Amino acid sequence: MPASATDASACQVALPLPLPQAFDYLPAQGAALRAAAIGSRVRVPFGNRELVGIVTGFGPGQDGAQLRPLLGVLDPEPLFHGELLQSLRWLARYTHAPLGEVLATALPAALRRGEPLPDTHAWAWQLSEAGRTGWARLRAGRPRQLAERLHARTCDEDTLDAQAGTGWRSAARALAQRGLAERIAIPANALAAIPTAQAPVANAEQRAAIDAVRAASRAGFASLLLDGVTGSGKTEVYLQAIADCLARGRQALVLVPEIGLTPQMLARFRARLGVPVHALHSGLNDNERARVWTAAWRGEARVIVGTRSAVFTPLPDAGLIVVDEEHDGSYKQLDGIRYHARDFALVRGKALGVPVLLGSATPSLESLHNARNGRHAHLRLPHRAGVARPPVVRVLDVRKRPLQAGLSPELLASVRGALAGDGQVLVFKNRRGYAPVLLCHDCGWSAQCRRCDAPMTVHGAGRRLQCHHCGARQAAPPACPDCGGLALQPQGVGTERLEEILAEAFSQVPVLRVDRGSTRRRDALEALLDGLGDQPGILVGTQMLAKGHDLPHLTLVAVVGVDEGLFSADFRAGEKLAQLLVQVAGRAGRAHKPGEVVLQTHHPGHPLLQTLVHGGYHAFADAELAQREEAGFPPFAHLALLRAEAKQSEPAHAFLQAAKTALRDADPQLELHGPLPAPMPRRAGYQRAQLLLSSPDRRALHAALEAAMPRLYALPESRKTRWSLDVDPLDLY
DNA sequence: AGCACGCCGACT
DNA sequence: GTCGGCGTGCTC
Repeated sequence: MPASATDASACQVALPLPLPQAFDYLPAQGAALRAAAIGSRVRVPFGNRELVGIVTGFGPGQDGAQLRPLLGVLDPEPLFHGELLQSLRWLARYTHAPLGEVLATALPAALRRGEPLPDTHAWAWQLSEAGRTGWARLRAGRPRQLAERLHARTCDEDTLDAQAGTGWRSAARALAQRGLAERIAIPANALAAIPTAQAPVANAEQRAAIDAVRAASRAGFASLLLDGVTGSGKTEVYLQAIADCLARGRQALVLVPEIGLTPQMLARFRARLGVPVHALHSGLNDNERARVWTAAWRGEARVIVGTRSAVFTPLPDAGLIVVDEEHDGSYKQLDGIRYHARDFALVRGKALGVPVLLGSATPSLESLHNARNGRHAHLRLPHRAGVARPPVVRVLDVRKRPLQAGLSPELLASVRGALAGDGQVLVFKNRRGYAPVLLCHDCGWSAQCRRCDAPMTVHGAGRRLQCHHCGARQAAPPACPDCGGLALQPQGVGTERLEEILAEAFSQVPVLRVDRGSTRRRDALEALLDGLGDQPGILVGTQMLAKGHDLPHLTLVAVVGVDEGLFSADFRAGEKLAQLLVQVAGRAGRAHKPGEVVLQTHHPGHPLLQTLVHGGYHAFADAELAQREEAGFPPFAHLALLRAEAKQSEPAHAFLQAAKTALRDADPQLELHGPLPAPMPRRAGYQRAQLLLSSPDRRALHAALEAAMPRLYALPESRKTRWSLDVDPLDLY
């Protein structure tokens, strides 16, 4: 019997579950329910619980299956439609992840839970009737200053945060208590921030880059690689391109690495652009995130600056996407849906028909490759803007030199010299803690993590042990657990120990340690650096110091412990080290003082260091690209990594072995390596293994995955192991 | 992923 | 005699 038209029309819903299929429901019935539309959130019964899903289509109901009705339609109009929905469907196909999980990842948590779209009005302060007539009688002080500002114009709270200093809230409360001022809600797009800074005159290179973005905007989609050395003024190019975009009445989305989104940087954007700048970062709570997302969805937010997940911001009036520090590894999500925000930004730019501007002083080899084969326009800013000179780089051979906590006498002399010249010094060491290993000098025992195949890092000047992989902590043993000897010694050097040694050697200046251990809170770094001011002093730190905060008084950057990075097995280790070195070196001599960089190493002749020091980053990139081509690694081949972990290693291996068979059946040509134990086989009590897929042809790789995925979900082994697929893995860990 | 159902050990 | 361990099966 043929089904009637209404029977045939089941509503397909993508649910946030690790299941590949959509689920069908009976469409909403009755006057109380809105009609479901593709892209709307709906509440559905699922087993004996309720879930929030997204309508992805309508079709014939499944044969025989008993459809249950939708419980409710949550949105009067679809949250996802047009370009964003289309791009997210692409992302689900590309990552081979369930669409429901991708759509859930793209929503702020509050909306994922089914909460209604929040109000997006901003709060502003204005003088009351009494305030307008009476403010002039106030005596001098903070409340009067604020009243004067509000007399000139109503101010929104973001602007006050940016321009009125930290104490404005108590001043506002004081005015409100006396009935002189009031807090009012205004629509976000009614705000007009007044630029407080003028655009500097761009130099010829910046001008050319700005013009290129402008020309690209007229043409629709274009991808542009802004390849500019540190201090060349990339941000100025972004600002003028964004200003152009705003002038055309369009929205701009700016992605920055987590560490790059500093209050300093936001303040600069706010000072220059004549509209509110909406920040999206990990410091916001669920409601604040949902508000910014919704303001963008409504077209009210015109400039959105955010970290990785901001790439999912809806942009109904898109005009430009900027990805700052495009080489940065934090753009890749490492769990859940493993997307790369830079790559997804390019996909969205193409679908939106707007230019995507990728900026970096050390572009990823992928982007350089794309620039060379013509996929990206290549814009270069090879010179520092203004008067700043590039730093002088010196490779310090420390073979056979006496080392004190890993520091050579020559390096200490350089530090002394820089301090004597009233400069600040950055000592860079990419190793947190006091020492990487606790060793028994009598029997050779070392402290290993109980749940990981890794040594525990020594903290607290030797008193505590911590595993950097699973977070386990314990007190350091007073004696060797193996031989009972008392000769336990911290081996190697971390930032804590460097801080200790340097504080001892240079007791006349402040020594500040900056790493994830010392600056847990968001503003802690700000406060620390503000405290230092322009006084001579020493900063000891990890990657955290390689970018982000401006350090205008640095005259010496001393890099200690490059050697660990020179011989890593990972194919991307060289690229990461080169980028890190160039980024750290770029911090020296930003203002008027010339900068010096000292690289202390036992391998002064290593090709990476030689190429980098004598030829610069591009010479390194040329050599590295040639090697990647030779070895068949990205960007000349495409990778996917299937990972599996379980309490015992057998189920993980069995799953990967079965997966290998499925993939082999799908494409006998596909290169498959494994299953092999992961480089660190045991982590947090789980045995980990992986299967690497590689192909010179991206299409072939994806076709094989597409064909094999349903089989992977269906494998009985898949239930006994936690598994995930990482397309374009950044490292093979 | 959750959640129920279902069949085997140490506890009120 | 029960509470609870996690194996396995299902969810429109």
